[in-house]
Amino acid sequence: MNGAMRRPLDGTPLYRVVERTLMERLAAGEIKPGQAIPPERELAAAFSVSIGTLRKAIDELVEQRILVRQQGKGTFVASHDRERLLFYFFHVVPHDGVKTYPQVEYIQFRRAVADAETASRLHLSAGAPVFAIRNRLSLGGRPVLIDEIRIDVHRFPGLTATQWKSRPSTIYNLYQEAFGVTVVRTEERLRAEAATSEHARLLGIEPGQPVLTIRRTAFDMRDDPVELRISTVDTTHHEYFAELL
Amino acid sequence: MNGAMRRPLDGTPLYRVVERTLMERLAAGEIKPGQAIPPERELAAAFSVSIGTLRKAIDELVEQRILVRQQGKGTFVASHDRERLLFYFFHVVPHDGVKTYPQVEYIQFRRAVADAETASRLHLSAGAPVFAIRNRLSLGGRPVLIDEIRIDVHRFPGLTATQWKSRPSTIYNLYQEAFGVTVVRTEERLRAEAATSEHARLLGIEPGQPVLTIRRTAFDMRDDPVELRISTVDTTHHEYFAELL
DNA sequence: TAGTGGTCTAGACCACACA
DNA sequence: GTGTGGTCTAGACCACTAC
Repeated sequence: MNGAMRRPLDGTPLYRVVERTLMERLAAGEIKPGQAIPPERELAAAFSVSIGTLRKAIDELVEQRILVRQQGKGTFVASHDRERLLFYFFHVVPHDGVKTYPQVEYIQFRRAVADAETASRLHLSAGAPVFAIRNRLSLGGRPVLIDEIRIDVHRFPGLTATQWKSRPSTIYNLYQEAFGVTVVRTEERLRAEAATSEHARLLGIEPGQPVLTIRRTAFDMRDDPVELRISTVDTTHHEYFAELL
Repeated sequence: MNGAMRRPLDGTPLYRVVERTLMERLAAGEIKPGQAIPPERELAAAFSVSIGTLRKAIDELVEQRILVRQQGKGTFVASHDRERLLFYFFHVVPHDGVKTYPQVEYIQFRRAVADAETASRLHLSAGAPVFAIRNRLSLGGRPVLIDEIRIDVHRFPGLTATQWKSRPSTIYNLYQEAFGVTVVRTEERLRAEAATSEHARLLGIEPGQPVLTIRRTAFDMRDDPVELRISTVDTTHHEYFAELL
């Protein structure tokens, strides 16, 4: 990794230029998730900046959870493992608040066309081809939520049901390992709705019972939307938890 | 200048010591919300640390939204104005996503005893005296949510219904200005439930209709819980929005 | 012992606000 | 112009990891 940077003539701070340059290289897949970036002293020399400036740039990427520092070992490109899923992206917990890993059950994988909501959220034209996947998640042996996932076919070329079902880790890990798509940020919109008969059947509840719906849009490093996921949650024994600063 | 002399033996970084010291002074009300703290160079000299270390301490407090920097003017203790309410603490928006200020309507103010949930969340003993307040919030002229607020009587001594109703700004601003209680962080737990007949009446909907409930616990600078608020939301035209990193 | 990130210094200079 | 926060330097030394 050398220090070729485009230094804008406007007042952009040097550390931001370094940050953007590093980020673009990571987004381009120059260093894979789990691998270490070059040491700080080396990067500082390559970019011809002081160690303080270089560290400030890396601070920003650590803040965005794109990089992870480990003292004495190095700085690594963040990887989507089970730990990260539970900690940052899965917000459904039992009423007593103890987080546990969900068991995921595959229900359906098909090609479809984007409806209005999907097209709007994923910045596609209406009727664009998408993959439509349905999963059921259980916590403590009890079915708790149904996921309806929509992703752009062109962003995940050649994805198959087999590949989906046989993924070794989390869904976001599959996106990252197989397609170089790293989810770094999500937006979630929640409503209370009456359960449809189909969702009621899958969740083992009565049709019309109140359920929580979570509409999540997931964004990659370049802040492009990559996934729309509508989760329908039975909140009889579980709830959605958010900590807000 | 030997900074190591001021350093605790347990290896706590100097900037954390400075941060905690500053924070305690702010929590004690030494500088009021809206007022400026001393300039960085002055603070650095007072603490006998370099400007870089002092800035790192302030960075942390800015991150926690306890301080706000304004280039060329100074660094100020954060104040709970309408802007801050809308931006950080009010997460109910129309389906189209455009944020607007809620109109607040007073319904009830009374003394009560803490139920099990309130006592648990506010770290009180069951049956401890609390103020119980009910408000109705409207957006665009339409009633959207009912707030049930519980606060410890001992934390807000002498609070009256008149004072509550005649507050000039937001509720959190009242806590801050009149009682020195600054809310810096909240935890929210969401469920879908069926509207009670009373909530249905207040929201102008049918009893049993699905509504979103938000159980919010608010924490002060010392991370003590100061308020439990249960909001019951009609999500027919509005939704809860959260952005998660 | 060598190599990594983490802390800290003691400045210089820039950008912005205000009188 | 004066005073504020914002950026940047060129190091030194500490803490942790792995061999």
